[in-house]
Amino acid sequence: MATKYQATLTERLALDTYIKVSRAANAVELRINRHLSDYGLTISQFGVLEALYHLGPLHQHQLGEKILKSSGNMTLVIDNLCKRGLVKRERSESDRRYIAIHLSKEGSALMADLFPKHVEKVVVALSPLSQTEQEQLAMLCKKLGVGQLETV
Amino acid sequence: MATKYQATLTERLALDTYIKVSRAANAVELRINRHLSDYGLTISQFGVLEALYHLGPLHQHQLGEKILKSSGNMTLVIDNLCKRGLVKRERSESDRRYIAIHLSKEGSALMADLFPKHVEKVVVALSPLSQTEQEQLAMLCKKLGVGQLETV
DNA sequence: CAAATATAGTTTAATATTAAACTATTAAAT
DNA sequence: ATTTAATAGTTTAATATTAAACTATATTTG
Repeated sequence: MATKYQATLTERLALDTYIKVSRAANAVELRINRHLSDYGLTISQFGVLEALYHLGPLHQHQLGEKILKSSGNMTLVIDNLCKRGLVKRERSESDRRYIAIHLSKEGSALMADLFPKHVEKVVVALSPLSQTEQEQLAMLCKKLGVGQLETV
Repeated sequence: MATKYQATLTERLALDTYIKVSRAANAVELRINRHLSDYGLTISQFGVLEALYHLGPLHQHQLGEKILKSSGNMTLVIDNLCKRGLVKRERSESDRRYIAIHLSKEGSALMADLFPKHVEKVVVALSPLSQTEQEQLAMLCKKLGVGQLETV
């Protein structure tokens, strides 16, 4: 018989909400990103390409901040994208600490083909919710996400 | 200049919602689980211990389903927990395909100490939202999560 | 001007994670 | 009773991920 924690109502609600948010985010992300393997891409590789596709060249630190990964991980993910010929590294001449990451021609072509399909997957994955519900969910998640910086 | 995808309103809303859900879930999870390193645990290790703490012994396949990880990953995560002496494997005598995973005494003691702290972190992380907002978020995420099984 | 500090990116070690192929065992079909 | 199919768990290869320590470069401080 497992020892069970006796949670208060506030605690039970917070735990329940947290679990449901985590599971929904996980299920949606796996669903949307399942087709990336058709392009031989992982989720993080796609995240890098997507950021460069929308924002233009970024240096590695900025990319890490955008897709919420450590600098060590960014090195490996970008290494692998370079090997694929999808991105290029270019060290800044004015400040040699910085390396700008550019989409290559192949990378741009791949994203031009892939991104509309990604959008389609996102629309289908979110379709269990009405437009109003999606707006509500976005608002609540924004509030929750922003709140992680303030409540110390 | 990056090539930009011209999204419709429906597409923009879905993308926006998806990004906010992912980021909020990620931020909350990192925030809540930051203290696990004090116990020398990773997020998946904690997930296994938590499932066993609440539900009693489970076999590996069930654990994988509970915390949404592949069977190959479960083998490694459980291997590492066994090394720590926190769980034990026990092969079923009636069906030798099955291996039940049990919390050890050390595992139970650790969870008895850790879980209340985890709950505290969850309550704080969710506190930017009112009780009504948490209920709303839970409802929307349940609908969204369940919907990933139906919309093929 | 030199020393101290800060920042960008890399490397290392450890763990996580997947898909696919595999072994072992049990159940179902013939 | 034998063959086929299904299930549990392991192994392999590849990639992801982190924290911490490191190198290289630039900025700030005294």
